[in-house]
Amino acid sequence: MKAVGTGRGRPRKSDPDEVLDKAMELFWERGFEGTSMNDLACATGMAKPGLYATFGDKEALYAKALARYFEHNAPVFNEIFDTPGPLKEFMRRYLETIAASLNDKSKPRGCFMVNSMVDCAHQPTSLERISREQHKQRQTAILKRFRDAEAQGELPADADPKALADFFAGQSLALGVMASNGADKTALQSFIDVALTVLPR
Amino acid sequence: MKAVGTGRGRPRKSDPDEVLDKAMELFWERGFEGTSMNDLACATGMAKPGLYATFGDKEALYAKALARYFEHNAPVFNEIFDTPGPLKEFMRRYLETIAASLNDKSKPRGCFMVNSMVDCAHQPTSLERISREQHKQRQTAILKRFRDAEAQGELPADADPKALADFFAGQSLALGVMASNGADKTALQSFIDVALTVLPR
DNA sequence: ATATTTAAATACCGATCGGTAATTTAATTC
DNA sequence: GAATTAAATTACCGATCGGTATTTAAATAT
Repeated sequence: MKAVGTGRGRPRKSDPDEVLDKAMELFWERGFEGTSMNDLACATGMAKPGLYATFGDKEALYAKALARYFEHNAPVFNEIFDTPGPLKEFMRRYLETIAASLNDKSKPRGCFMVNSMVDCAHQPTSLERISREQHKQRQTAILKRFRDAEAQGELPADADPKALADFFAGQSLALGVMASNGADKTALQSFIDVALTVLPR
Repeated sequence: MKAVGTGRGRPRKSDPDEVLDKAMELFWERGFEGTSMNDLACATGMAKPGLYATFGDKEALYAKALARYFEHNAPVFNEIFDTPGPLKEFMRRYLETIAASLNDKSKPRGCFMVNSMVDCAHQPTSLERISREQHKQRQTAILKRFRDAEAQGELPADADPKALADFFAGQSLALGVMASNGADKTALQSFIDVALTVLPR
């Protein structure tokens, strides 16, 4: 077991994790085409050759920044899914947690995943795949929760778990766009309150 | 009254309206930063000096392309609002018309307004204002329809017209992002069916 | 101390960016 | 048939783009 940070050559000036976090914020704020490698070098403190050596080209850096975004969000999502309770309370926590994250003034506006869905839809590369699959994962995770609720008799007999799950996954997309456009806390909360009325009780 | 097309100098090679339509599609598909003036000149058939002389700089051209998008959509929206009928049927027509437009394979994916909201949110210019105000107008138009319905006793006493109107305006944002990500016809329809369950009947 | 390894720093590459000056072509007016 | 007007065309501008070769600095290993 060696001590960390004791390499053979010149020590790193910047922590790659911190650099990636800053790159994430910049891509999140300005999009793929709107962010230049010079911008990234300036904002992260790591010069361009360092960025290329550490993360690869611009596309690879964007992909890693997006993955980092999902990593940051994963724990809070996991906690929501692990918390027992009625289906409607679960769905409320799910959407309100997203809204709270969207209202965080210390982060760029909107949702990086939603931005990426729109931003990378035209990209010749496969960057669009990343956010698309993340959204599908969320749909699937919500669906599982709805199937459980159905098995517990929490849903009416005529309810369609798949349709409901996709509907609520879609609500998070709307929240992201609304937040990008400066919607305030109360607007998002009111939106969530209405969306939840599709569920009984 | 003079005949159109008889100017004093060399006649135009391209119809500015057609050029603007093509520019609209390109911006819609690739976003503001993702579309270069060279791309536009190539796609529209009007060379760069012609574009600048006719429409102004890139921002002005984008603004006019976005305005053109709204002009194209205005008639169908007006028809929906002018058609009498129950509130729920109105709302269904509203969302299904948007979905039909999003499923039009002859046009770029997604909704130009939604794309613009996300794409221009970081722009130093005021381009974001345009789509933001368009969305507000839609919210207001829907709200008016809901207030009418409330006056007609179509809504429960505890219903909140403003919240409901904003909710349904928000559904169109979700539809736009979903369509950008390749959601098919049935997915959008299923989404709409669930959304409409927030209304009675 | 010297060699070696690793990363930072600087400078630079061809291509493309938004935008424009200068020139040529095609119509009308006199 | 000039003179005039307006648009197309070509070429070009400095700046910035994504990406890299080269040099310099800072650590370890012998």
